[in-house]
Amino acid sequence: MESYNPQVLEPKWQQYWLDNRLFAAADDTHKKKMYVLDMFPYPSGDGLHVGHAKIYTASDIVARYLRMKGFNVLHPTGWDAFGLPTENSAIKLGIHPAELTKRNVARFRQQMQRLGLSYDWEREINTTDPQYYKWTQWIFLRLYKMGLAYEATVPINWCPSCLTGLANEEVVDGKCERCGTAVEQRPLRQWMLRITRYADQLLQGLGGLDWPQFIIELQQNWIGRSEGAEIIFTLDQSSAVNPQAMAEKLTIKVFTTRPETIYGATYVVVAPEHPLVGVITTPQQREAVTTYVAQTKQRTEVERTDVTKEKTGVFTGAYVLHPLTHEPLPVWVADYVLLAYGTGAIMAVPAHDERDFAFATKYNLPIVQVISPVLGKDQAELPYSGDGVLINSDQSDGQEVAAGRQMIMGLLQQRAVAQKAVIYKLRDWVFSRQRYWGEPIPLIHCKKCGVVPVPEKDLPVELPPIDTYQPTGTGESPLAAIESWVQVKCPTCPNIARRETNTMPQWAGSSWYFLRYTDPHNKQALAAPEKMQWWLPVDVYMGGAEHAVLHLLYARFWIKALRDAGVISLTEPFSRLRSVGLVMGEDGQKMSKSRGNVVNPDEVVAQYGADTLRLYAMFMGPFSASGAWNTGSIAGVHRFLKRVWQTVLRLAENSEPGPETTTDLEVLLQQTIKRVSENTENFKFNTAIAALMEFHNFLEKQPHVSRSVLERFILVLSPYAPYISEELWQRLGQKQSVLKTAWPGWKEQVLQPAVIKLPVQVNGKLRATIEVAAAVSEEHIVQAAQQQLNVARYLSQGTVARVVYVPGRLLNFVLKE
RNA sequence: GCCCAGGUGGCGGAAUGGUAUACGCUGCGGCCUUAAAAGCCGCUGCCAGUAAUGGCUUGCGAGUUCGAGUCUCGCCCUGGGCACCA
Repeated sequence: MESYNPQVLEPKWQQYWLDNRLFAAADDTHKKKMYVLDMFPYPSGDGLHVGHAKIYTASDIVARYLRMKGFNVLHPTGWDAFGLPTENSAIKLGIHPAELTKRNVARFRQQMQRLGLSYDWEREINTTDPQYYKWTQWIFLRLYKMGLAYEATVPINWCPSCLTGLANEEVVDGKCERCGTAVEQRPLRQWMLRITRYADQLLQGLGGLDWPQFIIELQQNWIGRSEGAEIIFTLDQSSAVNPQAMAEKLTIKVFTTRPETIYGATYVVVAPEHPLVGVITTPQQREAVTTYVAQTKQRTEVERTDVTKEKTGVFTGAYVLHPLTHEPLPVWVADYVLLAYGTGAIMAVPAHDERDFAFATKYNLPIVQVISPVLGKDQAELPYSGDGVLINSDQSDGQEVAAGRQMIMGLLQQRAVAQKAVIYKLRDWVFSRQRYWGEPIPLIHCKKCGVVPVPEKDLPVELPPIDTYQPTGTGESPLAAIESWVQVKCPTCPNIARRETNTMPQWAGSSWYFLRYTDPHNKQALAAPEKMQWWLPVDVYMGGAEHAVLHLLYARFWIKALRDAGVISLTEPFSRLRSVGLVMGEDGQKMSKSRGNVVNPDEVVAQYGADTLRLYAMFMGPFSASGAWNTGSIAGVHRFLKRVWQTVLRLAENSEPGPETTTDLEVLLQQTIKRVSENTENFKFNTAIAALMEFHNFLEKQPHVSRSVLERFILVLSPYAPYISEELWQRLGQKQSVLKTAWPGWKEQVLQPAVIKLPVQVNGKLRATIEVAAAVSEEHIVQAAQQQLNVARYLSQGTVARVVYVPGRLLNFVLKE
């Protein structure tokens, strides 16, 4: 018999599928639509990774399955090709990034096609294509006109190795997410996106999504909503502050989530960068404060926010008045208060806050307990942050925390010194990069007119094709050096103006690409509204958890902004999200070139074929779990395919077309169809494959079977191992591709076997298994069970107190004590 | 410190509160072969036993239940995330 040879049959079918456009999605309104998407790859110079193979195989299986189930499936891909790695290796190799991108894309596309991924290649997009980034720029201008993009000179995260600014989301443990270099703070003119305006919507929107819980919580934490109050403390007139400041009746506004503890506030702290520091500091303290602030500036972000380090601070010499008791409270400067969060100032309640407690202890500041765990038992170990009743709080004494909060807030609001406030950890998005390989920000700076958007008709603003695109490190993009490109006529006056030379971050192109797939060649709009209306939202989105707060948050933000701009009518882009677990090296470590544990998918395909790689990637374990690559197990799934090949070809010779009969084989087949269907829908690809293996183990023992059994087996195998399935399908005499064939069904009544095996327990321990007709009565079953020798032996040791019978499942005799 | 996920054979893992260890890998024995590879057949959680069978077993300890890997409570460990966020 001809042996299984994937190296011959796989390229043949790959060509067939492409030639016959079997993956192309039609804008067909008769069938129900399904938009199945995976996070498009960054075409790096390393080529496809087995991690790509895992995620793309999974979404491919879902897409193939849904097509056979009769859905109109949109399953596209493309290239997220702007960004630093390409630019860096372009510099190293002396090849232009555009050219390098072209090469990398060609390699990726070839590798992905070889895996049999059923993408609609006619919808392929590339974020670096001017026809694509024209619309990225167009969206930016929309955001700009909505007031969502603004220019600011702010201290930003600067990577001294990548020589560019970074968004907060790109800084991990104070280091550059990409290269691991410690990030510095640098004041730089930046374009910022006002994502904070959508903080609440981004939080609310998470509620209706079918996403992994941990990603939802990651986003919630990142947005970091806190409810509390802003309270105003007025500077004490009697404290010796410079007269000018006194005349203005200065106040310090603090933020707290626990206004009910205000009677326990014994001092106030402001951040070292707080604008009032210079104003309120007394002459006696000026030197100490100046020194402290200078020291703080020199520390890195990591040093400063190290929780384990001892707290430091210095007294300003100034006092504020407690808004209720009117007692003077000293104002300190300390770097444990952050300017960027809340108001940059706090009221310190050392009795009920760990940090304030440590600080107060160190500097001998008073500690006043105002919450008691239980009324009358005032001793609690401080700091105490739990619930209880208020004490030492004047007329609020005895109130529970929640009621006390209301009462005290009422008091403060009466005096107009407090208001409720909600604040977020989320910061605005630093959107400019000082590098070449990104979308130019389509704005023009005119001396006379100020910032002027590039007119829509002049989009795209194309990257100039230049030779020197090395980063400058000066805070200017390399584009700034290209005078011929920078100089441009102002769109609104006759003067010569200058282009914005910063480029967009890599996240720009990926924040809306899923819209473009619905209408990728549209020249008039980013996509036709009716096509977006028909295809969106993305029904199934698969990707890595590393994008939990980057891409997934940015994309949700852009969609909400575009909705407010009237461009789309979508509020959430991704209905259902599934995250893939990492594929580790055989040593259990993350794959990396330096460790030498990288598995190259090309080599696996060359040795075993793409079907084996697909099957193995799915069989490794649960899709969302990370796991180590194991060469021995690949041989196992490859063996399975070889045996399928032989079994089907052997049985094809002596099978005949025949009606379905209700034999054990038919029952098992329908069970298998059911299991594969349900497991595929639930992304449990590993158990779907186990079901296929179990069926095959039974099938291969059969001397002959009906043709229909083989056909249905191949159909349910086909999303997982499309090449071998297509070949065997043809060899069974089929003229039409498996892709065009309907998914087989099952009948519940066939799955009810006539005879069942019933476990019999005595006191919950298995003592026998009996075979009984499914329809037989409980009485008969009990009798049959009692006749089992092993059961009888245990029953004779006591009297039966109770019999538990779960129909079809088990029988349990419970004996009296 | 806080939040999330997880802990099941030698290994990857499977199990709507109902036969724990499916499926695969490894290992052992056998067949085929001059031999090896490949392939095929059988066995393979642990302990005792020739066997029938019995006992034990899902990180640890308790609880609910006729019955718990699964539910509840308390701990331990591993992985991931957040972190002077007031």
